[in-house]
Formats: sequence, structure tokens, C-alpha cells
Amino acid sequence: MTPLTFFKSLADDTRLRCILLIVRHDELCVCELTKALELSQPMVSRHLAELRKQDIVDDERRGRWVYYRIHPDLPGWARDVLSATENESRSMLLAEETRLEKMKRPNPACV
Amino acid sequence: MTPLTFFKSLADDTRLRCILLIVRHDELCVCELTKALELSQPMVSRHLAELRKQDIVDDERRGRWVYYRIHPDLPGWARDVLSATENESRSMLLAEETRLEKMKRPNPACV
DNA sequence: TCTTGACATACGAAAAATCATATATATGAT
DNA sequence: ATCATATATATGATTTTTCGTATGTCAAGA
Repeated sequence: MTPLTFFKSLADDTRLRCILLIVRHDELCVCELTKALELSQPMVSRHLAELRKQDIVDDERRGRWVYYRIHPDLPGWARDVLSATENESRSMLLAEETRLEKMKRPNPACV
Repeated sequence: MTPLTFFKSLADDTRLRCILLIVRHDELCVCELTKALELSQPMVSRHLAELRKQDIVDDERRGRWVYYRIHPDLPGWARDVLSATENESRSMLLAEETRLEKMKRPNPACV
């Protein structure tokens, strides 16, 4: 993964918020992201597929749910970029965090 | 400047290489970037205008030349992103660095 | 096996970004 | 004043991304 492809992946509002929420929560399933971002499920899935294709995130199916986390092999410089951004973007994700709170895990109340 | 707009600015090959070269050299004029990147002058100028619009770079005219540098007010988190990337991308800018070497400053041999 | 819930993908349309080219501006030298 | 050099901007075409919607897949329970 080159810096250019990494930044292209971060250059979309949906993907960026997905990544930052995953960074903050270690792992999240698609229905949690869908609720938190208030977007359609296909929209979230499509952007997660893009992040998977770039090996930025990793997915694991557990029963009916698919959990996404930051890819364990994500290079250090990319992790540094994410943590520098995570601090800055905390205030921009308050609404998303609130919506996540309302779905206590385990067994998130999916749609 | 939000993380999203910053990453959008970095998500183009020409802009990314411009920024990284400027980071490494403190300041560069348009003709140096044009030579280093082997691109047309309007193409370089257009992308620099975009970076200026986002207050990512700062320009200063000195005689016929306009020098670009990283904007002094660029927030710390954004600087951290750039320095994390700069290390990683060193090997991808070897050709550009070689072309810059051939133009000894001051008085760069512009086209 | 049939159904339901969670997620993924496909496809055409719409929107956004990029580019080549032409032209405009600004500076300094003659 | 004129000219050459350095840089900026405008315009229309092309390419790339994104989106809504429909459909496909997979796992678990009845």
C-alpha cells in the first residue's frame, strides 16, 4: 500500500468515519456502523469492501455478524496517520458515538 | 481544515508529490516542481492553487519566481501526518530528487 | 427445508475530479 | 514601451467516484 492509495481511501467521508470509529472501538460490525453513520447498509458495505481491498481493515464473520477491525498488518506509518487524525476528529464523531452507545453489545439490536 | 478536506488534498498523485517535495526542501518554486515532476506548468500551478486554497501551503513571490512552502499555520496533527508519510515515501521520490539536484539554486535554470 | 436477518455485490445514473489547451497577468530586462 | 520569462486562470472534454436500487449469498432457527 502506497501513501497515495491510503490517502485516497481516507478521502471519503463515509470511509473516514468508518475507519475512525473502528480505531476507537477496536472492532465494529456492519450493523453498528450502519446505525452510527445513519447510512444504508449497502453504502456501508461497499465502502468497507474498498477498505478491505486495500488491506486497511480486516473482517471476521461470527455467526450472522461480520466484524471489522484495523488490519493487523497495517504499516506503522499508516497507523501513525490514523492516530494523529483520531485525536483531531474526536469532536466530529460525537453523534455517531451517541448512536453507538444506544446499541449495547453483545447482541446489538440490528435493524 | 478538517481531516476529510486534508486527506482529499493528499489523495492526488501530483499534489501529494508536491507537498512531500516541499516538506523535504522547505521551499520550492513552481519551475522547480515542474521540472522535478515532469509535468506541464499549468498542471502544477492548478494543484498548487488547490493546496493554497486549503491553507496547506503558502506562497511568496520573489522577483519572477513564486516560492511555495508548508503553511506556517498548518495544524500539528496535519504536520504529524506529513512527517509520518515523508519517511515512507522517500524511496518513491528518488527520480524527482535527482531532477531537482540538476537545478542548483539560487537562480534555478527554469525552462 | 423454508424463512428471516445480516451482509455483499452488480448495474446504470449522477456527480465530482482531472486534464489539455488556450489565454491572462506580472515581473524584469532591453 | 516592448519583449521574454514565470506563473495563474478559464474552458470544455474526459475520466473517475459515488450513489440508489435491486439482487445475491450465507448462517441460524423453526
